[in-house]
Parts: sequence; C-alpha cells; structure tokens
Amino acid sequence: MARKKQYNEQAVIEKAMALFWRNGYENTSVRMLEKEMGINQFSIYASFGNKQGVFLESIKCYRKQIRKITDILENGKNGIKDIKDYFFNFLEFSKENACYKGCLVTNTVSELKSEENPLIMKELLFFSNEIKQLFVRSLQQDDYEEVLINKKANFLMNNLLGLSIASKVYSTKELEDIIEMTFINN
Amino acid sequence: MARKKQYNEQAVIEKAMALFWRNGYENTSVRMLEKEMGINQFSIYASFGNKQGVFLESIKCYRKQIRKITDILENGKNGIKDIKDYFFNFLEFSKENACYKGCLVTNTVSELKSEENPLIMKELLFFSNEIKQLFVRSLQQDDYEEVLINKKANFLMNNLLGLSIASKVYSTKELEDIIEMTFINN
DNA sequence: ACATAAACTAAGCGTTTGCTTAGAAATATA
DNA sequence: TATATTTCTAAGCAAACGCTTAGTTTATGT
Repeated sequence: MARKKQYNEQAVIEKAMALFWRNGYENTSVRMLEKEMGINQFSIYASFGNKQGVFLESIKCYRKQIRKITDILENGKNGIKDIKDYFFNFLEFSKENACYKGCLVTNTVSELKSEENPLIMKELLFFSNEIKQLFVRSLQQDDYEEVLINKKANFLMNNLLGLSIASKVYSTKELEDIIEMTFINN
Repeated sequence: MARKKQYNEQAVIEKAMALFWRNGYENTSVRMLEKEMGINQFSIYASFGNKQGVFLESIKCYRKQIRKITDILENGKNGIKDIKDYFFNFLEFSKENACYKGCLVTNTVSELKSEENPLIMKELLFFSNEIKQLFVRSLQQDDYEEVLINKKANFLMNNLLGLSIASKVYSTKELEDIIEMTFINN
C-alpha cells in the first residue's frame, strides 16, 4: 500500500533526548536534531509535529531510562537509606564519559519559563513531583510524622536539584561528600 | 571637543543585568537589550564590545548588588547562624514582584557550557567560589575541624544551588522549611 | 563662528532559527 | 504490471540572530 518508515521512532527519540540533555532545549536546533537523529527535518515534523513535540517525547524517553534507578527506590524497604542510594545512582545515571550532565528535567526547569512553555513546564513539574512522592513513600517506612515527612522530602528534593548544578562544578569526590552530608543524621 | 554620552554606562548595565537575570543569557537578544537599556545597538557595541561584554559587566553589577547581603555575612560573628540568615536574605534578594528568579550566576552555570563560553564560565566559577569561601569563614567561627568545614561548605553550597531552582517550583513557605531543614542541627 | 571628534540614528550585513513545500523514490495492493 | 499511498530528499520560506556601517547630530576647543 505504501512505503515503510526507514527509521524507528523510539530509536531516534533516544538520540534526540541525549542531545537535549547535553545542550539544553533552546541550544538544540532542529538542524542539530536532524544530524543526531539521522533523519531529515521532514521526517522529524511528520513524526513529532514540531520541536516541542520532539522534546515532549524525549521526556517520556528520559522517564523510561531513569526507571532503571527509580524502580529500585520504588521497591526499596530500607526507608531513607534507599533515597541515599538513589542519590548515588542518580550521579552515575547523569554521567556521560566522565562528564556530568545533571538531570534533563531539572536543567529544563531552570532554563525555560512557565509563561512561554506551559506545556513542557507542566510535564516537567509533574515528573519532578513523582520523584518527590517516591521520597515520601520511602520516608514513611521510617515512621516520621506526616508533616515532617513532607518537609524532609522537600529538603531532599532541594539537595537533588542542587546536585544537578553542583555536578557541573564539583569533583566526584566532593559530590559524594555532599551526599554523605545530606544524609549524615540517618 | 566632542559630543557627550547621553546615557550612564552603569545605569544601562543595571537594566541589562535585570534582563539577563529574568531570561537567561541565550534567551536575551541584543534587540531586547536595546529596548531594555534604552540605547541603540551601536551604543551597546561601542560601550561593551559585544553581547558577552554586556554580560560580563552584568556579572560585575550583580556582584555589586549582592554585596548588600554578602557584606552582612562577611562581617558576621555568629558562625553557621549567619549563613542561615544569608539563605533567607538570598531568597528575598532573588525575588521580583513575588516571583523568584534564582541566582544569576547559578542560572548561567546551569545554562552554558564551559567549552563554548570559557570566559563567562571562568567568571561564574570564581564568583561561586567566593561565596563558598564566605561559608568557610563563618564555619571556622564554630571550630569544626578543617576537613569537615570544607565538606559542610560544599553541602551548604549545594543547598544554595538547589534553592535557585527550587524557588521556581516551591512556595515561599516550602522554601523556608527547606532552609530550616538545611540548618536543623545548628 | 567654525572645525573637529565623538555619539547618535537607522538601515542592512550574512547566518541561523523553526518550519514548509515540491517533487522523486519506494512499497503494498489490485 | 499498474496504481495508489506514504516516505523520502532537498530546496526554500519568513523571521530573528549577533553585529556593522553610512551618514547625521551634537558638543567642545580654538
């Protein structure tokens, strides 16, 4: 009936995601996506609508990849200890050739403004809240009171957000020390 | 002998700095700077060379403005308590019309890559280290051992970096709770 | 008053941006 | 094998980018 697609949409989105992760949203042009994804601009727009569409799919792909470490946290039974492990796992997850790229979600929250990219921002904040809820779940295993759990979860999120930027400034040893300090009372 | 400048360079840089702070480096175009600074592109290039030059001067301006709160920290005598006050002061400093803009330095570290903007990045990391050294100075007043002081300083920097992003996501009440949690053992 | 030098305005340079379109190539059905 | 339908290539669109230049205005020293 017709010609077949010569590319796999999931496979090219993985490459797009990697590019957005390295360069940020605005600093990734459609021409760069074209080269990295290995397909023509026409195909990009046919498959994903526009640049924002490519990014929204990239977030889904990011979520899929990070499940490798969120699944561990979600199935953990050791309370805050599991969150600490997640921090170390995240550091490893965000690394590419000995270079830390931070978190794709955090990087983009920092870069974009809600007023100008409401759709993207909504997805990012939803994602961010999912991680926080994983922290809440683990903290509940250590039977703190509900209000304190929420405060602790926000505090830990703040440290995770910090790591996204700190990892571009500090050495691996320093980053590991920071994580140790974050969990020093547990 | 010649015509006088019709603008004050320090005054227009303040406006440029505010624009960079709100929008980030790449998302601030020379046309936007032109409007905000109230002078023609020719004047911008005559005074500051190029867009990077405008930004480098904006950092100097930012440093000058943030002295309002770093001076307090630098002259403090209450150890870590002064750092906690600095965190609250920073939150207020970063606010514009009930909207948190984060830290100009942190935002830009997160946005740009060292390989592509080495000059700007060098200034930003120098700036960032100055703040850390203020933390070290205050921590020394509480006589911890030297190695622990450095770890604590990095931990606090991580929380400050985190606040820059967290302030775009969380409410004022939550941000205040995060600061309380950061200093809970002091 | 006049010449001179700096600062102004505004138009425009080449390049890159996100996105579109015209037409050729390829494949599944009839 | 012929036809229909989709995907491909590659050229091109208007707008925005950082930056420059030609020509006018303004103020100062003589």
